[in-house]
Amino acid sequence: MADYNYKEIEKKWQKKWADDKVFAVKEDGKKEKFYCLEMLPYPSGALHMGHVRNYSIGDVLSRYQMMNGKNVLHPMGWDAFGLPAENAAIKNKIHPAKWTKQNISVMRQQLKTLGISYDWDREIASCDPEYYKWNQWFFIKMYEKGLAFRKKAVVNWCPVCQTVLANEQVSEGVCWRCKSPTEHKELEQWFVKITDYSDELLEGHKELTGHWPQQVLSMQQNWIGKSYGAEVDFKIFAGNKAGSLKVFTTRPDTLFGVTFMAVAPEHKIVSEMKNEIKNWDEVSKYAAQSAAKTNIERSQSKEKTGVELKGITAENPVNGSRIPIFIADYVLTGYGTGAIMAVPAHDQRDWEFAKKFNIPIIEVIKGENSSIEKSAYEGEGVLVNSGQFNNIKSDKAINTVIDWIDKQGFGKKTINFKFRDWLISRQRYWGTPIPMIHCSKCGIVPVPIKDLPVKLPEDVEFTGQGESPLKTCESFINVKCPKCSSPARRETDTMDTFVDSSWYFIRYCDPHNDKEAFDISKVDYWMPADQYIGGIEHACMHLIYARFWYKFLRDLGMVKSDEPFTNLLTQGMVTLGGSAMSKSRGNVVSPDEIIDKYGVDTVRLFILFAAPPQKQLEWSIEGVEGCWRFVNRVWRLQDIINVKSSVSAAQKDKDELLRAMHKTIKKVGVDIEKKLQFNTAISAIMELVNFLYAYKFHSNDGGVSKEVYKNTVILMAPFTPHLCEEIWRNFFNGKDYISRSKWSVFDENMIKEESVEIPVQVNGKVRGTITIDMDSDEDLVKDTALKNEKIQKALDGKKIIKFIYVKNKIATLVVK
RNA sequence: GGGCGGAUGGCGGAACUGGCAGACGCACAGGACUUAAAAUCCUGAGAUUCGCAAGAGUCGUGAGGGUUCAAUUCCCUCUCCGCCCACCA
Repeated sequence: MADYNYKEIEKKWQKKWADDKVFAVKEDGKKEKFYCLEMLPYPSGALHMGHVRNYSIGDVLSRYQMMNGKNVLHPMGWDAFGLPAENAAIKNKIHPAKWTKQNISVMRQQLKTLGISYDWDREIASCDPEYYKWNQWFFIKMYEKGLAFRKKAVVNWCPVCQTVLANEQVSEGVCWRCKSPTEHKELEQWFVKITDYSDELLEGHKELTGHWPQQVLSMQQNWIGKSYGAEVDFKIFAGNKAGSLKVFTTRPDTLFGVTFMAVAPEHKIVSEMKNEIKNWDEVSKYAAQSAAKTNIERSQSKEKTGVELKGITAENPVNGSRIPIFIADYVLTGYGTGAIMAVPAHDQRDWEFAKKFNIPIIEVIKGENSSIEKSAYEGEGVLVNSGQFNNIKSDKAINTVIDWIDKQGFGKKTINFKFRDWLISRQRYWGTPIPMIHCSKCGIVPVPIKDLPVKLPEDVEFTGQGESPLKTCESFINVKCPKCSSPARRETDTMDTFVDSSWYFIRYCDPHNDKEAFDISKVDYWMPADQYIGGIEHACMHLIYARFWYKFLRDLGMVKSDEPFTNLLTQGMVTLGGSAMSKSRGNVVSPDEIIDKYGVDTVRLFILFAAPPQKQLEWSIEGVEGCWRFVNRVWRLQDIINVKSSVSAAQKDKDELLRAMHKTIKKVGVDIEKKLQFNTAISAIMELVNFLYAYKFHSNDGGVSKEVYKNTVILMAPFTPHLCEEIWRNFFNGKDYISRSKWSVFDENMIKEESVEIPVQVNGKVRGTITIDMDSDEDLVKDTALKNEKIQKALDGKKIIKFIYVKNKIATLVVK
């Protein structure tokens, strides 16, 4: 028989699947639903192996569930807004919309050659006004609920290009285009008050435990960063003027060791105390220098820097001692209060700072063998030099000190989060326009719902110079105030693209609705998504934003569950030579080429077989070759199964083959559904195929081997759908598509073995094996073991101290 | 610096809840088929020692220690690698 002709066969079935809309679905209350969701791609121009992996994994699960009778929703779309389109516009003089649409059509074609079971009728692109209209609608709802608000925030600014830069457009402090040093600039921007949901986002993890990778839950927990501690007020004195400085600390037990304070250069006390600060020139110079640095530069500086605020001092409330105050850029504005109480003996950063500025270091926690000579001691211990708290253990002291602070009235117990509000403003063109209007009389006014969507104007220029193209587009900016009709200006910021990806999976449930974002009853049928699949790099941002958005929709009464994704699978990277495939490394393998050479079934099989989905996958062309051989091995069984044998099969031979088949059916089901471990499912199928090759009675066994082959094809269908469809329809005369046919069932009785071979250990070493009846009792096993010649030899007349038997597994003799 | 993962033959990987480490595949070697090669089919194989062989022994899951009759799996210490976040008080 000729090789599996993938070129013809794969194309043929892809066309039939599309023509017959095999994967189109509708809500059906009589059927159990399964929503399989893969992270939608950014239309960068070409599919890469990471995409192929992501979508192959999803396809296995979707097809498996279809064959198990579920009503499967499996959609695909495009995360179509974003910076690269705008960069392309500047570089190649092509409109972002045109560039994006071209890329989508190329990648859509590539996706179709993968043979994934998508319902293409549900395709969406986030740059379509029909989609982003609802981003605007949700934004207005958030605004009405006080969840969208304006606040000053820092952006990277290139003084030469006169433009705002994204973090990725700044490397080593210079603009990516003109290489001039960038600056920081404060702008009034839009935020979403995601921190209102901090606690709930943490609580929700309880529901996800066991269904999401622990890794992702831990990362989100640390990202949200809830910590318990105390807020403490320090009095400050500057000449006749007095004030106070609030700090947050997780270690109130070290309060007696505070020997100085430090504030972030941006802290408001610096400007408030301007007249009292005696070395103002020096201080303001330092503040300006810090402002010019990026956060990364600030964090990478090896040496701690700072300037003392001369003329003001603080008082340590626990002992009344006067301590100096510094501004220092190792203190962050965003966390806590932007000011710290420094305990050099027990915080390494404070220790380094104190050494440099000759500030006293007072030990207040004494651990076993602890020392503060060479570095800070950050561990636990008992309190010393701490007045009435001496000799209390530090972990206990935290609460004791907080209670005392509270009673004395200079502080209180607090909870602090690392988590920040979501800055959604972007000073860009290619994004969803924020639907707000600035009126000189009425202030900020939302665009009336009936006027949505606020469409992006098409006729703008992309120069890369100056501000966002929207700012210079007169027809866009100039509007009448919806309230008072006087001339007003449109908001020119667009939304972060994470907004688009925060609810697209809900839109898939009702993708063409032009009356509302989605029909609640349809969404109620499909959501939450049963399985979400994507890269680990989205563990924190996207997966937190999407969870937040879902909770917000729930509060609007639009969705009925609390969490959008029941199960999560984070796939590993595809690497070559140990590192991720990337253009800059020049180690990219194009899916198109490989598919052309081996067919898509082979490529899918390799990607699913070479590593478990969660782990890194090393690309190997030899591995692909191996899968190609296996595909053909399965293909050739069509001939082999009909070969006449000279001997006829005994019942024992047939039973043995059938037992192997039932075992395989069971294992493949468990591996796909419960373990999401496709590599072992595939190797089990390989073993069954090897068995069929070793079996000698093919056409002389009353159809048993044919039955086994048929089930093999069914088990393989989720992995290599084209190959299996062809064999199913042609060789087995399947009436319907294989994806609509029934998954194999196994018979537990067929799997049971009557006897089992178990190893016998003597003092931990295997010295022989015995064959016993399944579930034999312990005494019998012991007798059998002791009668064994090899075991007797190993025992060598020694005394048996102990006999341990693990049922049907192993027997151990401990002797002396 | 912090957080989260990981380390098993020449390579990718397997191993239920602590129970025969190395399934399956790749690469390799040998054989069959062939005029020959490719393809295909079959067989072999962790390392090491003894043995002509059948076989027998020892070592072996990053390193070192511990618990256990038994550890890739549990505990402690350390090394290296990857990913994410960057001085989080």
